[in-house]
Amino acid sequence: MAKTNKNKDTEWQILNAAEKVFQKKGMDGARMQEIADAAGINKAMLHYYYRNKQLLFEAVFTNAFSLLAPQLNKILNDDSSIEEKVKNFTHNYISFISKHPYLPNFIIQELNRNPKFFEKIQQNAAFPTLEKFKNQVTLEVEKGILKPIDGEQLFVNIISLNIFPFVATPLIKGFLKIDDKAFKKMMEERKVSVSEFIINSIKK
Amino acid sequence: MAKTNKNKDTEWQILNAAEKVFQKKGMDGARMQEIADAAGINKAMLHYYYRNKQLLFEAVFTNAFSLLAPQLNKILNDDSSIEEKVKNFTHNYISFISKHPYLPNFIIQELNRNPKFFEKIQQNAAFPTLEKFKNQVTLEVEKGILKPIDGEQLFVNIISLNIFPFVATPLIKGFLKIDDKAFKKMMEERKVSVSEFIINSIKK
DNA sequence: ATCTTTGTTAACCAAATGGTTAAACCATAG
DNA sequence: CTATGGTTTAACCATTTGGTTAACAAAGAT
Repeated sequence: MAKTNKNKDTEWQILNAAEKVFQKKGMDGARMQEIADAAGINKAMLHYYYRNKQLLFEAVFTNAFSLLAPQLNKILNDDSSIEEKVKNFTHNYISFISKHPYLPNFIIQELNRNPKFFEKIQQNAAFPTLEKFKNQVTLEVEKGILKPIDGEQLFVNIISLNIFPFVATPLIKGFLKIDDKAFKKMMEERKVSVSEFIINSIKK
Repeated sequence: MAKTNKNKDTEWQILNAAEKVFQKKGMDGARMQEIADAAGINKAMLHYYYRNKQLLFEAVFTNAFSLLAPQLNKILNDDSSIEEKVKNFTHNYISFISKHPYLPNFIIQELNRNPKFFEKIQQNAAFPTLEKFKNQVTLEVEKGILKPIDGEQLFVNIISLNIFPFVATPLIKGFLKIDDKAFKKMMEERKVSVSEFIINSIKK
């Protein structure tokens, strides 16, 4: 194996292991030793490649966020109607998160812990902007396609309905007294149910 | 001051300080010394009254949850119509959380960290049950008051719309590019906007 | 072949942290 | 007044944890 491949390989292995551990335990709960074990390498390697815990964490965090951002951009900046956007986003987003269930909670939690992280993210490419979406809502309201509603409020409603169940999974499982299987089934149903719920509310 | 009052007083001071620190930093991020400082007492006192970090944390956690539970019970188990419940709950809940903004995130986060906490909570009094609410939804759908919708899905929608913005405050502030003042204003508007959004969607 | 650079490890270190202890403090019952 | 019991503190301790170091291995470069 070539030199370049070798170090890229361990670097990637570390990032992968760090992702798992950080997303499950958070910055404070994660242990460098545990990450090293998960990566199957010596703890000193973590520092060799990423200097310290903070930098390793930031690498994981920006990486995680850059997975989510494109998903949001889809709803904000393509050319379909609001109705189509809601349908597509709800369906796609729930599918996507079902494959990465720790992602939203990880991001929200660490953003709460240190709101300054947002700045680091904002510079990143593909950072979602709301302008187009808001204009589109205003336009469709004026045209009489939609009932009067504020674009920002609608945006918050959409992401709340889609993201919250994944963030609060244990809470919802508890209240509804359902197991993991039933929860997955429910999320599957929400791909349709949520978009219907939103469309019902806003369409004239 | 009487003997009993004295120790009840420090005990309460500790719990109060612990609440602040735990809710802001979580179990892993919180430091016993920081809690002691916040309470203005010696670190050994924490152990004298609560034995260890875990037990102190649990005291805070169950205490926090028993603040939220009654709020949920209101919507689930009183005798008003679904429409009134949605209106009241949305208004009351957003008002309540605005005064305790760390609460929902704290509960969700720690429940994610250790889902077994749910069992400890369930035994507690006033634990919300969904049965009545689900039956009521079914009934109002049959009567033709509401469009067809599943009670559980509706419940998840209601709590998502109400809780999520408080859990993901930094994320929303970031996307919407608004400061704290504008955020508070937006939450104020949501007291009406969210219940309208829900009612629009479900009422025939 | 050997020299140099890069990658990897075991052993180590200092600081932080949860928890303990023994002595001091203090209200009050007798 | 003082013996007693709960309360409070400063000092201490063992362990964990992020981070370092120095030696070693591997792989090109000369």
